[in-house]
Amino acid sequence: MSESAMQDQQRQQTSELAKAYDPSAIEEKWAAYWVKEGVFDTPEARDAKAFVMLLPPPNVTGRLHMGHMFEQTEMDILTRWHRMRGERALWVPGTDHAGIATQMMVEKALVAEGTGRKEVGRERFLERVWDWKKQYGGAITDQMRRLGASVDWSREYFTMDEDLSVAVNEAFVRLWEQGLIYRGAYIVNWDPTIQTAVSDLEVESEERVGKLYYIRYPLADLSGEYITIATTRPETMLADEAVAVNPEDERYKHLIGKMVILPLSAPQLGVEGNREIEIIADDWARPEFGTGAVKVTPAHDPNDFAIGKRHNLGQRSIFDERAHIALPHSPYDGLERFEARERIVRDLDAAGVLEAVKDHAMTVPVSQRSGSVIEPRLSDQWFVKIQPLADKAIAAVKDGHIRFTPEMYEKTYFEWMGNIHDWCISRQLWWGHRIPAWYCEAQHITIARKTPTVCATCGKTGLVQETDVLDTWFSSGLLPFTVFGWPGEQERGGSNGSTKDMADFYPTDLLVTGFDILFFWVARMIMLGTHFMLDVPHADGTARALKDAVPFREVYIHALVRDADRQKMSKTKGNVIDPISIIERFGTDAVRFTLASMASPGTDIAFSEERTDGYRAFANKIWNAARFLFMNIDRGREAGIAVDFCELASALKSAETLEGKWILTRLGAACAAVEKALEAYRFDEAASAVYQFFWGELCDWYLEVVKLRLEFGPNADKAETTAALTTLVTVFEAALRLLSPFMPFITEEIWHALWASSDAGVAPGKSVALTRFPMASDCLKDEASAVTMESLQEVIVAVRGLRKEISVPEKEAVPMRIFGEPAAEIASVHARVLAKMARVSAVEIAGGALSGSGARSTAGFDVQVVYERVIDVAAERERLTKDLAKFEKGLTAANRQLGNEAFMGKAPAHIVDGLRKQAAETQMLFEKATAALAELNG
RNA sequence: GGGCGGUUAGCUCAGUUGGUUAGAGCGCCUGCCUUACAAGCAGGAUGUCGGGGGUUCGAGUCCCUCACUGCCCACCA
Repeated sequence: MSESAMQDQQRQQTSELAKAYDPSAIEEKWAAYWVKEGVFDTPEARDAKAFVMLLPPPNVTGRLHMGHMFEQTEMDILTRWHRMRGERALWVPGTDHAGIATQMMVEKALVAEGTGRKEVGRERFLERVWDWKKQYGGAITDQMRRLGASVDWSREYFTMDEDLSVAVNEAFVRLWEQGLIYRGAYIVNWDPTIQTAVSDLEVESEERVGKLYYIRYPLADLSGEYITIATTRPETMLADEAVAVNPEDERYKHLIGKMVILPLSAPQLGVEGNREIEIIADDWARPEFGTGAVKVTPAHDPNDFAIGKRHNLGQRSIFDERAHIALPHSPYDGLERFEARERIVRDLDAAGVLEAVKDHAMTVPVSQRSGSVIEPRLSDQWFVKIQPLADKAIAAVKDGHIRFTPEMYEKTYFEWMGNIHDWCISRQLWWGHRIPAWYCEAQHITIARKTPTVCATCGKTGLVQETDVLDTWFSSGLLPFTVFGWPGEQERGGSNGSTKDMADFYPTDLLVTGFDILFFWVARMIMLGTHFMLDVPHADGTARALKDAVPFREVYIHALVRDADRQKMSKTKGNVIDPISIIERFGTDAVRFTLASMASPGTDIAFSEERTDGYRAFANKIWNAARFLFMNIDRGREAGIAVDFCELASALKSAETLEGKWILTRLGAACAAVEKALEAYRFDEAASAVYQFFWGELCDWYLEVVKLRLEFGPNADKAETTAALTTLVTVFEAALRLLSPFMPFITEEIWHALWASSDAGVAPGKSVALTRFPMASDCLKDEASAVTMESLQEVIVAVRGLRKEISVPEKEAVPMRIFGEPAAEIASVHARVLAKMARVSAVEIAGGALSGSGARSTAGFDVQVVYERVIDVAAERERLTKDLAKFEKGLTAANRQLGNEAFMGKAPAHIVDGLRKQAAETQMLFEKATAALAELNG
């Protein structure tokens, strides 16, 4: 290694940062470091308060999208913040086996290989899924690592893990034993593509214009009379069991109880003679719809199913699991349902019984997963009797044991819980938790924790296990306690079922998620959590109340991330923004900060690249401010001036200079603002407070002013320089800690570099993320200095404005005059600052009000820039006229108020005082502007 | 058919229990390569707070109403 290369490396290890901010150069390094060093593994310290969150487990098939990144950014900010506040922060990561999605994916691969799921068989297929999972299942968690999510990787789970599967079985068995699970033949939402039942939640409705077909059903008495029914689904008529009319419908009263002949029935069904069905009376038939007569098809429509139950109708079924007609002797046999519809309509027309076809706006149920139209299907399924669970879940929120933010979601939650239907939990899939039920030859059901050998009812052997698996949400609904070891010792014959982790971490503190899974997941966790955990006593053996049975104490529902045009991101629209590619362009920190800053409640996020670019500039600003800091530390070292890093904490409490006292005070205010914002999940406000402090105060003002004190030459006042450098380092170090939950990478990099430049040469810990979060109480609070500094800033801003107005060349230093205390005094005391910040060559305190060329008045002082250049009279006149109008308007409004007896009588004193003061100031400005204008006009 | 949001600067959004003359970022205009940063610095312009009505001393903020817009829920052939 050459000497210069060695020096380079040396510098790298100490304080030097690369010239340009390049996120890619630092982010992957720290992401890997955090994982390797186990920085975010939960500490054992039992005395600290815990802060626990569960990561909503992404699908194992998933790739990270902006929504994940947004959600994880929010969770990470909160976790890092709580951790830095000294809490025992635990953020549990994991992935979901995602039954349908994963099965579909592997099935697709098999099809591509020229085979299929059914061809390879259940066992081989599951092997393939596991292989797939091993190979690709880590994609999304790898992406999470890249984001720097501060989860405890040592606790990572997968919903199909052995222990979680045992817990799922246990939950199922208990619900069965408690009579809360039943099996039966009901109409369910059937997805004919995936060929499984799905729950109500997995069905979406789509507006479509369909047709309403009017079909004549002739009376069986051969009177020639007929009844016309209207239907949107003529193909299901082959399974009709009745025609229903409203009992109050005068048109049809005389027909009730009579039989009609089902058109197309005899030959098509291969039955001798025509099939006859009865005209029945049922309230469900609405006289105003269609013809008022409706065909009843119990096996293919949930409403008809209910009617069938009421009237003891048959349950003839005509579709197979693919929704193809399955009538062996019919000409329609094997036809797909929509094809069958066309054929049947044509045949009805030919038979002369098709009275009319009208357009009809309708909503069709569509499977969320496959996009296929849902076929209501009568089949044997497993259900959870949900009402008893819902009751507890409602109580948990009503009694305030779970709090929603934003609050309005409580209403949505109650609404849904109050109208809940039993939950169909069986899926005709292979990938998932297989239902622990076995059937004997006589179809008796045996439910068991472990594979039984004999039937619980008849004692016979030769049991066959249920082939259905459980809804994926059944297992994820149990996660808040199964990840902590439920059912614990009880399962192994122990005492009370609680575990150490449960005692430490249950209930979790917070759930951060999107409203799209409010019912799927959040509601189910609440139902299952309150149900099962109520039975698990506390570690000390005392019974658990509802308050501690809840899976989490708070739910924060975040907004949705949309594209820049507010469109929902979707693959079909092709507007999906890949977070990784955005990260590669702008850096993770910038993207995180963007998401946080846009996370205002109740409003979806329109993700904007311009905005992200702005926050990349912020990161760059931080980077360069750090370079400025290091440059001065180096200059100090060469001049024998060093900062005592051991004294940083106490240095936050005091400073020598005005700007030093001011910046410490402002830092404290920023800390307080961030704290308050994060407590209310106002990530946008927190981000803006941090941004404003760092850029608008620290960089724009403090760094510029402190340059005056950083003299390292031989004649410099070493004490002054040391003090200034100490405050600079102190504020900067605290700012890094303040920023770190939002921008973990850049702050980690700079924080290590900063400590590397200290005498110790190393950081006092593994990570800035393990340091203390700065608090307002850590910082000096000197309001008097803050007010003085603000006056000085006002003078500087006024002078800068004036210079521009009268076109003083940028580089030229000119004298100024000022009138009005205390600003004048402050200006003359801090003339050096004025010289630096506003290029003022001399400060003269004037004996009276200032007006005319190059002068400006503010409420507190008059200031004039002395420069011999003819001002632009027209522009000046315009400005003054405009000001005047503004003052006049304000004055009129203020005086109207002050002259209003009702206002004076009823408004609180501080409002009246404030208004008076303001009116007086405006009056003064008004007079000054009037005078100036008069002078201008000669 | 029910329910819930949103409408504030050209754009994206803040705006605490009603309280002094409504803010930020981006963009725009002008001038600056001032040795941390041109991914920067300084200065500047910009609003009938969706329309209408009401309550109040006082309304962007509360109430009513209309319009537009987004979302959720719903078994209607």
